[in-house]
Amino acid sequence: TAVSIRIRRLREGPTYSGALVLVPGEIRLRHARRLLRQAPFICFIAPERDVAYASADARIWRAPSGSAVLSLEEALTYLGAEGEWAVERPPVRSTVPRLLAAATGTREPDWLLLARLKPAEKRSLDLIGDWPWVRADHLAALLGVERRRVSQLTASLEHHDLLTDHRIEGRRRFVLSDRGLALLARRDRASVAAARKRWSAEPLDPEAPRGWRNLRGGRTRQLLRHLVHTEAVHGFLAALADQARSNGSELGQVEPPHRASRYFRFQDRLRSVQPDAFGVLRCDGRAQPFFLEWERRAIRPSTMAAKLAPYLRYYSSKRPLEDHGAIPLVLIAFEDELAADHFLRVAREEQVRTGVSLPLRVSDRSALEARGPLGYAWRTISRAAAGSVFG
DNA sequence: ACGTGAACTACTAGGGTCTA
DNA sequence: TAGACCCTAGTAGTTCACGT
Repeated sequence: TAVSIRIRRLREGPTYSGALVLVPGEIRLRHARRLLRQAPFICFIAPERDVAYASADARIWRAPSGSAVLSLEEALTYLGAEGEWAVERPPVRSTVPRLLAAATGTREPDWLLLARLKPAEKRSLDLIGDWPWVRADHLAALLGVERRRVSQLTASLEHHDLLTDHRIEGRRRFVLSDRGLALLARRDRASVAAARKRWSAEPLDPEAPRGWRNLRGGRTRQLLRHLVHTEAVHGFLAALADQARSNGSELGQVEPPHRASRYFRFQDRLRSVQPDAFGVLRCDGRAQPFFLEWERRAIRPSTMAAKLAPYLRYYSSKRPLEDHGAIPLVLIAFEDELAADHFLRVAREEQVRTGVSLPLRVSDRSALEARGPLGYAWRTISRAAAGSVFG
């Protein structure tokens, strides 16, 4: 039927001096020859398959009547030499591809980034996303590389417009740009707008001087405002990573506050612990999780007790073990030794009062700086002399 | 305290060739 | 056909040196 329709169109259409007709298959070939016998023009018919496979001088073209089989050249001489060959329009792309970014000097489109970034760059991007305002030297420790390598990685990320660096209090510090935030948010299938609202490092007023008051992101503002605290937490984790590497263990996982919090039900109310960091230290096949609190504000006994309360609730349940597979330590570091002393006393009282025992380790800045997080820098409520974290 | 070019090492995946 | 071997390209990271 399809052959009939097309041949009818051929007959009823414009006047041809001749035609080459291709038909699929033997049966259609016979059918077409019968239909074209009365055609008002010369034509030759050949099966599609033969046309596709044969060369120009293969004898495959038949007239509708008669048994002669002609080659393409012979058939064309019958079709009439006068007139003009149809000229195909040269193919033109309907849409011309855009110039490559490299050619125009503009930055690459967002969707190329994930393919273009190297694994080491993505790791750096993640770390800077987790710890905004991180110092270059802390970043080096967390990544486990030399300063030259940090410079290479951040230069590349900066080139892609994914992070910005700021010189604050004499040190170079990194934050993600809005483009970097968007990249991570999209990767995590999270809201880009929400990420910007929390973590943007763009100034609210581009004219005004930079500073924590002039930041778009709520969390980045808070972290910059309390830079001493922010830096102390980074410094602790960096020192821990360094020290772990040098003694054969490994800081396997570090989570920033927004992933370190744990929510749980206690006496039918939703409660939570909100540490400054959560991490897992791996040494000789054992994994030791820990929460970190870097404490500056809990100075009075009542604020110290208030600080402790969420942890006492959390550790009164089975949740710490169920959440982590091992009981996480609660590491609490103070700016000065005296506060640590007070805290230990308050902690002892609170544990007796509530009957909950906390795997508490307490230290202070000077002890940590002198001996390091894995050194003899930690005291417990039952041990006045400083021991190691696992002691 | 930091930035960066040059030259280097180490390691890996993938491919090709040869041989028992 | 498996295995030994070699080559290449790419990535990761270091060291040194020379700046600002």
